[in-house]
Amino acid sequence: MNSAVILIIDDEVQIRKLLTITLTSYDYKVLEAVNAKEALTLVANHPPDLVLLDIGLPDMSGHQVLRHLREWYSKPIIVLSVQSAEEDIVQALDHGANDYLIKPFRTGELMARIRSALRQTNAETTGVVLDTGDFTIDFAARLVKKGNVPVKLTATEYTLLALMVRNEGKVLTHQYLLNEVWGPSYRNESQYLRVFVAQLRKKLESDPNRPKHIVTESGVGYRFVTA
Amino acid sequence: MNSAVILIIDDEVQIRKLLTITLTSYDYKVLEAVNAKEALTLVANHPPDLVLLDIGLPDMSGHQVLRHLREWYSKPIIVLSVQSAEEDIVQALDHGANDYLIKPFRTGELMARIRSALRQTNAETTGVVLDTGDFTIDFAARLVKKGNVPVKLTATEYTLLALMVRNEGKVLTHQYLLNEVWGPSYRNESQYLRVFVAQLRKKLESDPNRPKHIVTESGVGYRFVTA
DNA sequence: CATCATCTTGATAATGCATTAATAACTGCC
DNA sequence: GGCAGTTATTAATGCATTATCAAGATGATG
Repeated sequence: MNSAVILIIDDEVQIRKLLTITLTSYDYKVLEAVNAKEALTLVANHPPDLVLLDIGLPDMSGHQVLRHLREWYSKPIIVLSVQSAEEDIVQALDHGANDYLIKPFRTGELMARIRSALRQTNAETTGVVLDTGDFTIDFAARLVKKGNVPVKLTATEYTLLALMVRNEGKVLTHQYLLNEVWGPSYRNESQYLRVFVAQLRKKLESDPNRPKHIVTESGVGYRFVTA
Repeated sequence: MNSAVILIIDDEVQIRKLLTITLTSYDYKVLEAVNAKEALTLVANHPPDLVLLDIGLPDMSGHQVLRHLREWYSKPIIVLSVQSAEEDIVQALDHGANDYLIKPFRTGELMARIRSALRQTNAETTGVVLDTGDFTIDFAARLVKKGNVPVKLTATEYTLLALMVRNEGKVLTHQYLLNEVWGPSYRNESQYLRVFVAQLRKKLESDPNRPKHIVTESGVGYRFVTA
């Protein structure tokens, strides 16, 4: 039961094959890209939960890909490279990579580093049960309850809710929410937000017409407030 | 300008010294612990922003320290170790370490990995709160409070207020304010300013007729003063 | 390949906000 | 005090943003 989606960006077919087999056996879903161009469009349309990036690509330097990705992609990026020079490592990390592994790498270690990186994405709220007064969210169990009754949320609804709850009190702009939940190519689809916010309110708020927790900040975005 | 606090847990004095000097030169504040017991009490009493943990301690295995820490400490932990065996690395990462570096390490790389680890947690917690005496502004949350009561501001009102507060003490001309908030084609619409300044005063000043914070500079513009 | 839940899309209603105008209250100057 | 220029206040209007609803499209699953 993993279902995290991992994108492999590498031009060598053997490495892609090896990684795909390994990752699949660990129950990850795998996307593949053979060059920078393909990678960037793929990330835009199907944002993965983590990116494995080979720094030596044919059409564009991996560092450039990294910078492009980091303009809007906020999930973990692990760089794989034959370069073991310190300056390469430092440069990659400072451009936003979460980790850097030198090829050839040990698959067990890579898997552990992937687990570690994925863990951090939800680090702030794992194991915590949050009580808003009207409903509770158990992040570990990925479960939302209203009183004692479990509330059925779709994957998208939960992602959106969790994102807002993790940033409780802060205004999150439309662009930011759309980027994080749907990906960068949806940044203008504010309508999506309205629909899903309405669904969450209907399922969670005690009076959906007068929402106390998911608050509209007109012209800016939405804000989640606990009390 | 760093001021992040980093705890070094290592029993070898040379390594502590080397790390302390390096970290200090990068403007980090450094805490030191020579064994597990000392480390655990130190973390409890002065929680650092990041932990550098040597896995080979005299009194307790580093893995145990890791598990103890991770029961409640959620900030980054980077493990340093002479052990290069895959199983050691995997174990440490799966027990909650964010990164694992094999000794001897390159200091430049370690610094980059520290920056990378700190980036992930610090990105969201930069909440600057300004207190004017009568009300507070939390820029990260985009939230203004009068006492403990949130004040509802529209997008334009907030933009105008934030601009004035960021230039606290300075006189901002009508032209400048109009240009920044509404855009260059509105430079003559001083009436806009009057309307919105009045609204801000009504919402924020304790006596809107005798404004203490949003002060009129007749013929010139407006000035924001804190106390 | 049929079914189901979920996502996407468009149309329409409701709401909130910026803009505008009209009027009142200042301010400095003679 | 009276005048001219500037600033303040208030509320109505229309526009832009947001909410709601439901039908059609998509995609996962057995």
